[in-house]
Amino acid sequence: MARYNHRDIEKKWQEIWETKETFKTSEDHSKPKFYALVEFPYPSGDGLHVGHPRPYTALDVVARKRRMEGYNVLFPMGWDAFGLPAENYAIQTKIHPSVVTERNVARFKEQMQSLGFSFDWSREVNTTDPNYFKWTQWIFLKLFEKGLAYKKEMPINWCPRCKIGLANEEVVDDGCERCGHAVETRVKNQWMLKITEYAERLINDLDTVDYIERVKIQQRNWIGRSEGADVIFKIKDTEESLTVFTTRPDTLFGATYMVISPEHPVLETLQDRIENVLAVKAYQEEARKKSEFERAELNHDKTGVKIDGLVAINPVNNEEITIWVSDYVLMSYGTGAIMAVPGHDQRDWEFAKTFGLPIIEVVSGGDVTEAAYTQTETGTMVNSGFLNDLDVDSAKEKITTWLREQGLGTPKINYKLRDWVFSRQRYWGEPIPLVHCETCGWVAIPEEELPLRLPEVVNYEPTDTGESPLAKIRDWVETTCPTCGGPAERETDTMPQWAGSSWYFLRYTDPHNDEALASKEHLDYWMPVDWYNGGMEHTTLHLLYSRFWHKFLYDIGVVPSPEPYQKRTSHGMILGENNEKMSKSRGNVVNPDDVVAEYGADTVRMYEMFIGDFEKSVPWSTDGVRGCKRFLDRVWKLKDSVKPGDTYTEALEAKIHQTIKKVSHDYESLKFNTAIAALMTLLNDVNQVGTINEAEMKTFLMLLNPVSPHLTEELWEKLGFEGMLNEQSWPSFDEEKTIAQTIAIGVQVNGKVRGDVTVNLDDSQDVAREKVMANENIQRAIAGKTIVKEIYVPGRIYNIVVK
RNA sequence: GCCGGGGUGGCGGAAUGGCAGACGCUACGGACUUAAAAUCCGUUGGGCUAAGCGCCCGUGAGGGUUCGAGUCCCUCCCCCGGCACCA
Repeated sequence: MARYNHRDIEKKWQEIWETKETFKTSEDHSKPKFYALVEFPYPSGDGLHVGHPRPYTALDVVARKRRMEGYNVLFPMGWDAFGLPAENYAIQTKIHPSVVTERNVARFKEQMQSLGFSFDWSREVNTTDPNYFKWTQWIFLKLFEKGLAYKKEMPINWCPRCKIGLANEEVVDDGCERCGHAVETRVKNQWMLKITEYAERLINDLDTVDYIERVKIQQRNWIGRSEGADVIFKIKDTEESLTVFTTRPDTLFGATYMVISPEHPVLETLQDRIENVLAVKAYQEEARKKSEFERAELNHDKTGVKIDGLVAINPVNNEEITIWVSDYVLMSYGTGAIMAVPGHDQRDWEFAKTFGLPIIEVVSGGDVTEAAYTQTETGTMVNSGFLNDLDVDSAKEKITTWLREQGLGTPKINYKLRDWVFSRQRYWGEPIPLVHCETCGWVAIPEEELPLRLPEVVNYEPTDTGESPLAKIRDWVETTCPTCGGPAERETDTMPQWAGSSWYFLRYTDPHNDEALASKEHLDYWMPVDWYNGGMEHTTLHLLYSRFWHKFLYDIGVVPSPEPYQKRTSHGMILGENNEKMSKSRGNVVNPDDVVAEYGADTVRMYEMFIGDFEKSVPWSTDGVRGCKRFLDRVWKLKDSVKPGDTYTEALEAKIHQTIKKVSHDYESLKFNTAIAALMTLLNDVNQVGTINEAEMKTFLMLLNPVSPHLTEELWEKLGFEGMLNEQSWPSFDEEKTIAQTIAIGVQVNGKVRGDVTVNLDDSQDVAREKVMANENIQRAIAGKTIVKEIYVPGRIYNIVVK
């Protein structure tokens, strides 16, 4: 028989699938649905590397299995095509980003198709397509309408040499990614989205979804919910007060001074009373000049200035305490002011030591003259007036009640999560569909005018002022106000790349709809996504942003579920053969095209799944690829030894049932490597037996099909089996038949293995003992000793304890 | 510093508290061949060994629980990822 020719076979089946629309998603909404989603890529100029197919293959395996299980499967692919590389390329070459994008998309698509993924290509979406971003803009307008979009002064990263605003990921070691010049901070008025309004729901609803635990934990940490109280400290001889947020109101008696952030407004409002205004202003100026990088540096030596003329009153004991200004207090969290409890807070303790401020112990257990005592989850209150001798929990309860009664404080929850900076000073993004009118302020453009397209430009260079390149296109910028008809100017900032990816999974359900982002009928049927796999690098931002948009769309009645993704899993990275991250500069990039050409798509797919633990990073190995090719060669040869037979033979029956069970389970639980190992083991067993019959071969091909679909289809056809393999029903197993009736078990003496015996599963302990005692090695091991105890676990172990 | 995840052969990695190292790779030996590649067969954690069986050691380190621990508990070390003055 002819040898395994992967080129011809793969070409043949890819054409058949395309012609027959084999993987086209059905519009039959009476069938149970399964929506499998993988993150759509940014189509870069470099094409795919072998890391890309890992998640695609994984969910392709699941999607193919689901189809065989009778589901209507939606498994789509698209392009997250706005973004910086195409724009930077345009600046250099003057080629329009859309031209480059189109070229890159074509290449990506060809590469993906050569791997035989069962995507429904008729549902392809592209975030840069006006018919797509029309709805991105529409969602933004809804957010604006509901007051969830607002403008605010926010710092951007600015490279003075390139005269360009940089995204955080373009800042490398505090310098510009392109020229290396030090990055400065510039303040710009930017569009913000109020994701913080959804913080509580974004945390709570994690309990309703099936995400791998590390993803949930990262999301919770990112949102950073903390419970505590706002407490009011009066400022002596004024009507003003300072409100602080604290998670430990029980330590109020230990608050010996206060600290406010350099940006705190009270420095303005009470300026007249401050005796050392110059020193304070100088400190504010110093803090302002520090870059984000400097403030985030590990060097946290405490600096600060005491504010002369302002004195606060500790509400629990009416003691007068000093007020300081220091940059270790952030204006962006809580109230921008803190009560300092140096006895039990590391930062406050360092500050108190630096400036010689009093330190009081209020939770017993440590020595606060030596270090802050922070093991204060439990403990007993001391030096705390009416809280003395209470444990921490009761003290918290008592003080909270007391504060409320006195009108000095209220329970409060704070989040680390900040609102989403939604503006980019860039060309290649969705235009923000708003105009600014002198009389009416910011006004939405009418929905009928969507999509608001990007103007054609010749120069993509940003302006000297940090405005988007769009600002220079005056005939685009200048427009009329939709409300009053007067002169108005368009917003020239564009949306971040996160925008288009925050809802793309909705568009797949109904990608050609002109009336809505997707019809209610399609959304009702397909949402939520049943299984979404993506990289850990998208765990915080993309996942959170898209959950936020989805909840908003749910609130305004557009989508049927409060959460977009029912299940989320994550894959590990594929490294170069040298164990380093794959990159052009390291010269270790493996191009899937080369591997497909030499070994075939089925081999590449199999190796991608066999390479190791799906959730971990792993180096690529060309030798490993060869091993998978050898396996498929052996599978190919199997066709020559297939004998007739429509039931499993006794020799293989148990093994087949075991393999169906293991493979079915492992494909569902990200253990593709062990599923393939089980198939390899089965093949080794078949080769031991010497023959395989038709029933066994069919099952084997069905189990292998999701991983290596071309070869298995070809063999199915060659062997004259009925229909197409992808139309078969997933094989089932009989639990009872997975259990072999005779089994070799280990025999231990005092926990050490001294031999093994073959027993029947239903042997009583007496029968088993007889076999054990007949074993020479065991006899030798227990000779002259007294048997104290015998443990028999059927099918597992026989352990004899001797003295 | 805090929060996760890990540490098992030469390598990638397997192991519901029950024979550690499945499966694959590499390496070595053999068959086939004029020869090589490919393929097939065998060996492949370390050590001891009378070469027969067998014995000892071994899952980052040290303790513990258990008839039995890679797996559970305690202490510690190291690596990877995320966050980082968040009150």
